[in-house]
Amino acid sequence: MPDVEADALRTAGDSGDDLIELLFFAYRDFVGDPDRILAQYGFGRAHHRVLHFVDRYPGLTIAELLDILRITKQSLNRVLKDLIGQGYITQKTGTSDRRQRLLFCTAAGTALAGDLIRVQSRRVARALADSEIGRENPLSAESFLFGMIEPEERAAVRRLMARRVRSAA
Amino acid sequence: MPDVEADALRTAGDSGDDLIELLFFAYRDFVGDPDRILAQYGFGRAHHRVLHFVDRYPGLTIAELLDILRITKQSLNRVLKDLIGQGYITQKTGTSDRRQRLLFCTAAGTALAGDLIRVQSRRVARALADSEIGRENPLSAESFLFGMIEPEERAAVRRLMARRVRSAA
DNA sequence: ATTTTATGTCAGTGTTGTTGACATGTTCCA
DNA sequence: TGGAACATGTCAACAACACTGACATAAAAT
Repeated sequence: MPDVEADALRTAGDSGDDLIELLFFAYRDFVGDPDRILAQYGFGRAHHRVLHFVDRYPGLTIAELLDILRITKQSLNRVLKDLIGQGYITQKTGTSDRRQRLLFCTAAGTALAGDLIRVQSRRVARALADSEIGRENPLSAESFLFGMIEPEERAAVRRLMARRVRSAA
Repeated sequence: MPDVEADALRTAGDSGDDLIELLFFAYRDFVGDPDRILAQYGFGRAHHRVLHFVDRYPGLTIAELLDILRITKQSLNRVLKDLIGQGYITQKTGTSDRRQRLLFCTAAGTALAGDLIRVQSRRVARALADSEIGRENPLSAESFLFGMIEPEERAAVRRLMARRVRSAA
């Protein structure tokens, strides 16, 4: 273990353990908001995750989605079929590689994804405001969470997020 | 919405949305570590959560555990029976109220809980070190996550965490 | 003495994950 | 060109973990 980490572990002490617990509580409430909305559509968290990533990264392939979600194609297909069947997501055959299915949100899909991200954004904004991280160092929360990602996976996440369509700017 | 929050939402802009996504990736890898250990014991995440909270808050009652985990007593009982049956947790009848079952970890339970918290602490320590939050403002990550908790629930979480046994100090 | 509370348990169900096997169409390569 | 590799879809069985509803017991509170 590098010195910085050992040092951080000592410095943090029990607060590191507190962080573990707070992450549980934070995540518990974080997913609670969308759950209530999704229930009205007969959808679950699995549907939410698919909808979210397809909305944010239009043209995502099945393989890419599988790599992001870390589930099997059978699990993905179940929820994807629901979302496509009910008109929230559409597929297009890939142009360069016709084996691929590129995924896109329909207008209804984008609308629902927007509703879902809105409630979560609100919670995040409140957390930033309450913790006074927002003004002082708005990126520190981001960099902390990024640091929680498995090191070998960070490049992939960075690559994905860099690909995002900047529409709200 | 209070001005500070609206302001934070604007300031954060897309970074708020990035935080949502990073929280997904962070949590995905965060629970991945313990999962590998638990699988060797034939346990799952539900067992982990129970073991963790009983280890950290010895003497917890069933009702308190239910309130923390936000699951039904039937769900809790299934995993709790496993943990008791295999000697990781024991029950004692409450002294002031003999209806209550106070939960405690056995030596084996504490050992396993320790193994689990160790791998997670390592990840948190690395995240703090990598994000350089550790030295600058070690509490900002904590306060951010605390801010993610439903406001009405924060007092309960604070009360719980204040109750912790300070043994490692 | 009755009601309420804390807990335990049985039975059935739903979502979301898994494995294994197999099918189709597309691309790539020798 | 023909076969291997790849991207995807699908069927079936199964496991973990959540849910609801109903009912039981012992202890506490009124």
